[in-house]
Amino acid sequence: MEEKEISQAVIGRLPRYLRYLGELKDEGIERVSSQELSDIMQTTASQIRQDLNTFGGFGQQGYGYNVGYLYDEIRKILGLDREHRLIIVGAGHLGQALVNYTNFERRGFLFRGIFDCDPGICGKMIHGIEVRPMEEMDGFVRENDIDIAVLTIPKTSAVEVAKKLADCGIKGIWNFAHVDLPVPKQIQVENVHLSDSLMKLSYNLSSSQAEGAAGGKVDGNGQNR
Amino acid sequence: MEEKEISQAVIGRLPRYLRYLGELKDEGIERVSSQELSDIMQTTASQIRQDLNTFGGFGQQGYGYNVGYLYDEIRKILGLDREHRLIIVGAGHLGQALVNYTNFERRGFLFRGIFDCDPGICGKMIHGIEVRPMEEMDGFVRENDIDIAVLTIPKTSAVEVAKKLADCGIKGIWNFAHVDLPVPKQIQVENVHLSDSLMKLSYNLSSSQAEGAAGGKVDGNGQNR
DNA sequence: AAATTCTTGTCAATCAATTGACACAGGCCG
DNA sequence: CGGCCTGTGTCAATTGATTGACAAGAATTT
Repeated sequence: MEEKEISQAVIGRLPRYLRYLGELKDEGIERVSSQELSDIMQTTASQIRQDLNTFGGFGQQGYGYNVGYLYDEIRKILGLDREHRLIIVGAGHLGQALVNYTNFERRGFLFRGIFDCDPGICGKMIHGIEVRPMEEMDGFVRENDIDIAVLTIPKTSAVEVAKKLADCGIKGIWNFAHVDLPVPKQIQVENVHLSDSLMKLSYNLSSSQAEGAAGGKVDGNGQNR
Repeated sequence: MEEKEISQAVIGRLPRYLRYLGELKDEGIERVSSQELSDIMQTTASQIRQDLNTFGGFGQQGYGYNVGYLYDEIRKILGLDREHRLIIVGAGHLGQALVNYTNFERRGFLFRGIFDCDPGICGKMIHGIEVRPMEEMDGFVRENDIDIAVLTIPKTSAVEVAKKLADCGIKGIWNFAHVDLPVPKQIQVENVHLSDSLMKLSYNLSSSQAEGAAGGKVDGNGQNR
């Protein structure tokens, strides 16, 4: 019954496939070949076929892939066919911004609670959800069957809160605090280290300028992953 | 004069090294070996030495690395020894959250302007900066020597704005919009696709549960990159 | 219905990243 | 000051990811 450990590199590309398939679907396009898709997405057809085949044969020879079907399959693979219940810990600017961003809800990520240690903000309503004091977090997570905690608190308190969350059986943590969280391995942590991201950009700025000055080549179309 | 193209995998680890070195520095620790650092950071000593040697020999045999010196060198490599001038495009919740996050300033990333297409919000002050109408963006970027534009606008307008930014000579874009930006290659784009990140977490939740049910092994310490 | 074209799934080859091993430089102790 | 020990820098081996090639299945055309 041992699944053969799928690489995070592949997983990381699935949301992007989903996005482009969604766009094709919206345009009313019903079928697409790996070649066409790779042209649009600026990648190789081989990689698309290889990636998809990690999970099963979704295509048909001589035809390609059915856009709607493939879209649904990737949704299922990513676990977007079920609802997730989230809490936000840290009702600062970032926490509030995330609660207010409705696209997450549309994908089945439902914010059920917001917690903050500042009594001044507790009781306030954000996007229809009341901010509660930290002391109530434990009980709330247990009683409301919360899957994911979003950590938008300073690094100083993040480790402590993560431990508390681990104890009350959280399954995943979406971590915006600038620390690595030492939690048991059965808890999944996805880090969003914004300053790391900005530093990478800073490096690439410097290095591209140095290279440009030395006569590096430049072409016409941006790409990313 | 051709530098040998440093991999993004290495670049992506530098901010994390910087973070741990900063902590050591704050604790007053002056020297560290790759072995000690790898123990703390949960990686291999070999990788640390390999990564650092990409940029030069910062250590000394029989001694290790001088924490302060290495910290400064990595700062320089990442381009954090100079100031960057930023604008935010999109004064929504996320844009405001980023402006209010003072740690970026501390690192030399200075927000100089905020732009929004909604006349209702223009003129409002956020963290001491006035929100300006989109029409003024071009001129502002040119006159104030702006390096980086932060895109916190909906995907629908992101491509158009990115093109405009490219035309007025922006060097880098920190893109929070959920699209791939087709800009010339000399412009560096760093994407922060939050929903992609959340989907990855969702996948890992499902897969770890499946694996756990099948008797997967679990150990005691979380890790990430 | 046969021929042709298209396009997948998969295997092999290449390319990139990580880990392991070790010679040797330099610190440290007696 | 000499010998021992530590720990880097680097090269080689391994592991992992991406790309290329092609046989075979299915659609489409004639």
